[in-house]
Amino acid sequence: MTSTTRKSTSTPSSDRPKPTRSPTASRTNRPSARVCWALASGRSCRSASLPARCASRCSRSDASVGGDDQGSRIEPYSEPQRLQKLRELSSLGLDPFGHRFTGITHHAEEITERCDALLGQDVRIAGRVRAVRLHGGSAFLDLQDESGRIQVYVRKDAVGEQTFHLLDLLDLGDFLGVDGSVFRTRRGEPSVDAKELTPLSKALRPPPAKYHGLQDTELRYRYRYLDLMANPEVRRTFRQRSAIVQAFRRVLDERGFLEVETPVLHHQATGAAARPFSTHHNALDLDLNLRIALELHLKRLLVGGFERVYEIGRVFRNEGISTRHNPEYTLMECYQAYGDREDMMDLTEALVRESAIAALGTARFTYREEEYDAGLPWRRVTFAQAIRDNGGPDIDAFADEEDWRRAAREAGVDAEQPIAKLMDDIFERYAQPQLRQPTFVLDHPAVMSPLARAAEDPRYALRFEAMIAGMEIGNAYSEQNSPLAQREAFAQQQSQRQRGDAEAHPVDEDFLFALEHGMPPTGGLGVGVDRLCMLLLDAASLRDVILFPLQRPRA
RNA sequence: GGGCCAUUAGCUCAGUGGUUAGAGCGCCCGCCUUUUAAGCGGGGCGUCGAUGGUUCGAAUCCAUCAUGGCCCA
Repeated sequence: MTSTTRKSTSTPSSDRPKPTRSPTASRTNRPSARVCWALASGRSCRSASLPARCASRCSRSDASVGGDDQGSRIEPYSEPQRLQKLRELSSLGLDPFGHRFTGITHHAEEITERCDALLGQDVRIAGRVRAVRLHGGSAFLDLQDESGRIQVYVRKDAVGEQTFHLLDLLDLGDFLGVDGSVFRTRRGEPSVDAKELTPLSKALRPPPAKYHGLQDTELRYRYRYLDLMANPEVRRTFRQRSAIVQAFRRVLDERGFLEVETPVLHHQATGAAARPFSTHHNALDLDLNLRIALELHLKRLLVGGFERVYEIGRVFRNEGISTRHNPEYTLMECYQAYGDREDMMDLTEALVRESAIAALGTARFTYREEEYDAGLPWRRVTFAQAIRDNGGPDIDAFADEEDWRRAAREAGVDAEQPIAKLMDDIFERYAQPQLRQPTFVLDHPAVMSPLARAAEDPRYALRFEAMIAGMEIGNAYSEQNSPLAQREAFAQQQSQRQRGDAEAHPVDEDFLFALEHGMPPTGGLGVGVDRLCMLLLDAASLRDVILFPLQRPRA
């Protein structure tokens, strides 16, 4: 079976359009041992949560040593002055880590957008100090909150000597509350004329440079909070991702699907073709696997009598990492009793259309400079036709496995590998990269699809994959609900497994036991949420839509 | 797993065998009451990713390793 099985995205398509490098992503810069402004040197992120402990063992003299010896040492704060300022705040009776700050009236964006309407009005705002421009007896601060940036003007005359002195104790990165009134500067910039400043939290490390932002991709992924701090478009991306997931829930809820949660720890990781992560339960002394799919538990719920269920959950696949693969990713799977793949095509169109509208305001989107329209009905083509149309062999004419292997040799594809993977490779070689506009690829070979019903021609399955931009984003079946046929399909997989296909689906007796109690005819769908986000948000890499993509530990 | 590329100051980057490794920004000190990559004056900042080698001499050449990125499996 393919690595792509079930309701998931997976197999790398062999030739994607070359991602045009994003300005930030293209800069590969040192993952140097010494990390950055924020973490005087590598892997000391842990120390961020242990300021007191770190502080106590950091001394200025350590700072000059600077070496990187296998991560045993946590570097001191790059600026001991910040600690000094912290102490001074305390001595003034101010808590350097603040307290509840109630009655915030506006976000930065509102003041910027409605400045003229708000002129002269008193406001209370709070945020992180991103810039300070001192002018002797006055100062301009840039305050950043979740919505964006707003300028604050502080005059010694207006706030008094004592409050003005707080600026001496302020560093970039600190959180500050400001009471003041809205005005425009001579240059017209919407600003808040401060009447009072409330230090809310001290930052012991500086924020990323505001001009260059944070460009090093490793640091962006590893310390995503700094990326979020520095790069507004990253905050936007993850808000949009949230909107996409929300749209999924809305579409499914509106159609009467029940959201459920099924176990992550499985005795046997089934429902897809992939190698699992293994783990262990100590009290039961039991080896367990992390799930690779949601499928078989959700189907059990249909056996139980729920008619429409879905889950949006994390699955884990023990495979390589690439711009289109992350070892853990978010999968939406849903099952509709008394339906079939036709219903799932309808649902797929709705999910993609509605999530595009939710994230972008329109069903049209651009991915890697190519235009797509999720508002139109999707094209439909069979697996065999798609290969044939793109210069590949006529697989309908194939009589046996040997025909496939011969075709693989002609295609320059590994002809010795397990048959399901070989079929997938042939599809990827000829058809997949050509499937740009939203397309349903129908009727995959049955041996690639052990959990689907057979088509009229029993060589094929009642399945489809949803493809956009040459990338698989969804997978659906008219579900196999005959326990007899399912047992047979598992047996066939078992023989593939014995012939060396490590990804062939194992026999799942527990699931067969469930099926034997009767499952209604059912349509089921899986959508790779991260991949869809990548498409809709025009991300070059899956990691750009995952908050904390897996990285090797530092040092 | 394979190929290519990158790794130099806190950040962004120059520096392709020859003094003591540079710039801008940041940071520190001083001045400055409408600036906005504020400005002006002054100052410190580096195990040139690691290790080993070649050489009179290595950031620079070679090898290995590490981390990351991109492409391919």
